[in-house]
Amino acid sequence: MPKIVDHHERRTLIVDALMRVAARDGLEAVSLRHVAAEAGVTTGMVQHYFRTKEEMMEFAMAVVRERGEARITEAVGRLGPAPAPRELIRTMITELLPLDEARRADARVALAFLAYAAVRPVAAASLRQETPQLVGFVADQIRAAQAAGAAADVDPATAAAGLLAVMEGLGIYLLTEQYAPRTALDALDAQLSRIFG
Amino acid sequence: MPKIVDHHERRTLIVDALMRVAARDGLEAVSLRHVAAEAGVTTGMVQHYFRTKEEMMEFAMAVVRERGEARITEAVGRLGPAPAPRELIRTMITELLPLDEARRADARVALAFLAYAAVRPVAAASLRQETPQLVGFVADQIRAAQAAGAAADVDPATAAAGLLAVMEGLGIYLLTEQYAPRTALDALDAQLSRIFG
DNA sequence: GCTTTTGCATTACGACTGTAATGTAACCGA
DNA sequence: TCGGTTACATTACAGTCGTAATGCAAAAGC
Repeated sequence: MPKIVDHHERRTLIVDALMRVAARDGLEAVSLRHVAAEAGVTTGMVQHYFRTKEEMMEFAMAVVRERGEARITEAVGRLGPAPAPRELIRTMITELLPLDEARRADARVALAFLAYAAVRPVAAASLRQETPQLVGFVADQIRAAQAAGAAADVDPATAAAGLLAVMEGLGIYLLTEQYAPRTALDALDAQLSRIFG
Repeated sequence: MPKIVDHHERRTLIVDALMRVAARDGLEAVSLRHVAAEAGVTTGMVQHYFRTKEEMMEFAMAVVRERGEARITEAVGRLGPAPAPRELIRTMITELLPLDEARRADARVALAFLAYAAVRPVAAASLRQETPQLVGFVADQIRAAQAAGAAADVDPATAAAGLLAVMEGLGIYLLTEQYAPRTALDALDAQLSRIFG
């Protein structure tokens, strides 16, 4: 094999450019030429690493998902061992909310993909896999807090579903600047207080 | 003036077709030709009633907003005079959630416009005007319930913000089929129970 | 009846799109 | 050293896009 090139690295380089374009101009501005120009490469190179545009989009969605997960595990790791459920969940959620410009950009991309997947069944399947396990995880934390006497007597599954819905909704309202960060955080903390003590 | 034609009627006819296309194939499939074909008219006619595509999109967004408001006032009207705050709000919210195919189509369009507006400041301004007054209305209802001794001692503004965030999040999860209708309604009722008695 | 305006159809244009084809240079294995 | 494969770059192509231009029929006002 000639020319040792890290395929995955090249693909993420391209997809990083894709996400910058999507965050700035929207997903409909994502064309092979725009992405290539943003990445500083030729369209031929983009074509070399992604045979079709759809393949590039799918890879981009996977990267977005992976980065979200990485962001969570990294933030949770910073909490140290055996954190309190409420702090754990609060950290998780605030980490995912678009509270600064970097995460706002990510959220714009995620929103664009959400709308993209809403009319593409195959792409939607890629999104669906993450949430159920997140709901399960949050429900488990609520259960643990309840067992320790540190949470209200609510149905864990329902409370978890509601809490993630709050997160998603706050994300939307933050992104569209309908809520100020303070408003969103107050609403989140109120929600957490209603579930935990 | 020759040929008496109701401009507004023609424009809504075209925009109805636009929304069908957007709900079925996404907003990036909305082109003058596709919309014209869906409406059964020529592109020339579309151009006659909308000088640019952006003008058509703005009108479509206004129609979506107006229909949402009309849907609310109509559902609230069905409740009769002086409804209980909790029932009033529950009716409002369930009316806006994508719980059947018709509202799912509307929600897909709304989601597409949300992503569209996220990268277009002028379009975003059009979206921003509705939510604050909705938050204010919900907060007033919570205050009224509190005065009547029928609600928990929560901050009305924060509770209202949280409740609308739940609505938005449930809408997203319902639309992407990550939550079943039952799950969403349970989460909504749990949220209402936490605010009201 | 004649003019003028409106309502709409048709066509053309330049820009952009995704994709395919082709070329070329670099490098690895033999 | 010599194929052969990989890594790109360039160009071409057919299709779609928004928009502008043009044309024409119908109807209202004079």
